[in-house]
Amino acid sequence: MLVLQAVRENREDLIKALKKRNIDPEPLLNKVSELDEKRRAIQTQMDATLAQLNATSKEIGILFKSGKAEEAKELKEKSVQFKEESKKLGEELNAVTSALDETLYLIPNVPHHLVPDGKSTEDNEEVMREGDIPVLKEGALPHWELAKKYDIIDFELGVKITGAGFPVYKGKGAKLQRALITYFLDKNTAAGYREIQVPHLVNAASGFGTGQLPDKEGQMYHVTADDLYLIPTAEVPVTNVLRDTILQAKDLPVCYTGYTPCFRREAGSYGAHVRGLNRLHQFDKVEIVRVEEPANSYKALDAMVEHVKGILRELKLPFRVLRLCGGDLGFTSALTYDFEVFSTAQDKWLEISSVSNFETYQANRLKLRYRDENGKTQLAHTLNGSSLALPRVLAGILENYQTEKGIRVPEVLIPYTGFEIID
RNA sequence: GGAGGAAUGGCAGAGUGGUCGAAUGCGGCAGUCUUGAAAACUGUUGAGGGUCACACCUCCGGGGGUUCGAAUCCCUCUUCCUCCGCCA
Repeated sequence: MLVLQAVRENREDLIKALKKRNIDPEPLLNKVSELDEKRRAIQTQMDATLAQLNATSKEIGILFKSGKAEEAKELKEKSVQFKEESKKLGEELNAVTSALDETLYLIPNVPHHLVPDGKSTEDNEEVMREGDIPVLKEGALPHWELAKKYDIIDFELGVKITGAGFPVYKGKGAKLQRALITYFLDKNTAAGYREIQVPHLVNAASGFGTGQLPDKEGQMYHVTADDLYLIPTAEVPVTNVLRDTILQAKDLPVCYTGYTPCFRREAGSYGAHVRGLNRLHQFDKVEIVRVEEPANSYKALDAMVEHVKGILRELKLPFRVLRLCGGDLGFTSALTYDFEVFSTAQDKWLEISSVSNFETYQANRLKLRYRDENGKTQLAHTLNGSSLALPRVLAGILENYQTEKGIRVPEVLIPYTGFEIID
């Protein structure tokens, strides 16, 4: 959620930046300004009325104590009027405040100046590309065929148990997956991220804090009996650890890493591009989350990008990094880098990580603040990134590491899997 | 799931209708003293709105109510503790 003060003070800059998202922000911002002014006017009026009410009540108290009941009676009548008036104003204030909030929820985060113009994924800016794309021999298979051939991932079995998009990992497939999770967590921990295990269901307040609610309710599985949501990413519970918190400057940065399964409804898309591991309703992901002082947050974003690069280099997977354009940028993000690995057999890039700086957009909703050197409370910046999402990494490994004898295990993972080849 | 008790500032803990945003202690910060530190002493120390700055307003788990006036009374929800039941 945008900070109101920014709307008041930097209107023109906001409009210019928001236009990168190919939206016309002016009507919404106008509405915000209008409601904001209205709110303040009502508040001022109400405060004045309450002040009178308070003063009158105090007087009544004093009069009663000194036995002047008659005079008190007169004042009582007066205070009833103040009360009615303040009640009326209070209702108006509530109405205007919720209208203001609802309008603010409709405005996405302000893109950073590095965000390129553009409408769709086509316009994302490739900032680097690394690693050799292996030349596969005749008869090389896409990962879903490999999964079947070596009996390591069973998509049909998942359909039986649950439904499409809930695969079952078996044998060395399961072990490889577990190896990846541990490897990622170890890498993140070594880089200074504290490992944390969080609930996989969250309440509405948490969903709201990170921006999944109220807008994207349909993307999450909702457990209606208890009004809880299955997490679409560890970002939600991990970032909400610090909801409603005031940190000390010396506590920053806060760096967390957590492994969780992720659940996404992603209704309505079927076909070749969701085949195999490309898109699932349940998948595993290791996430990194940081809370930073505003002055450091972009340095932190770069550090996170470098960190993810390091992992992909060790895995020896060909990858590229994209800076998302205005049209593809997530609602709550100010700047996002996507990582994609090359799926050789499918001959396409698969997104395996998304690293974003949300600046104060989430923090404002979360009431996540810190006390600066002057003792003033300020909104912190929140960032997160995948390091990494499992299924597509697995797909990349299966396809890029396939040989006639079987699928080789990337060298860094052998200590974790305990085997060198899937055959 | 059943019965009882509780929820107050960073923490501990008073306050049961009137000048209480809240005693006191600990902690934090600043100062005095000291070569320095500790101890001692003095002051200061919640969040949000509002204002150029004051004033002023809101917040004592959440929501609603009674009253001229609520941390204090009533209703309701949530959470925690104790006991019983069930259970990985």
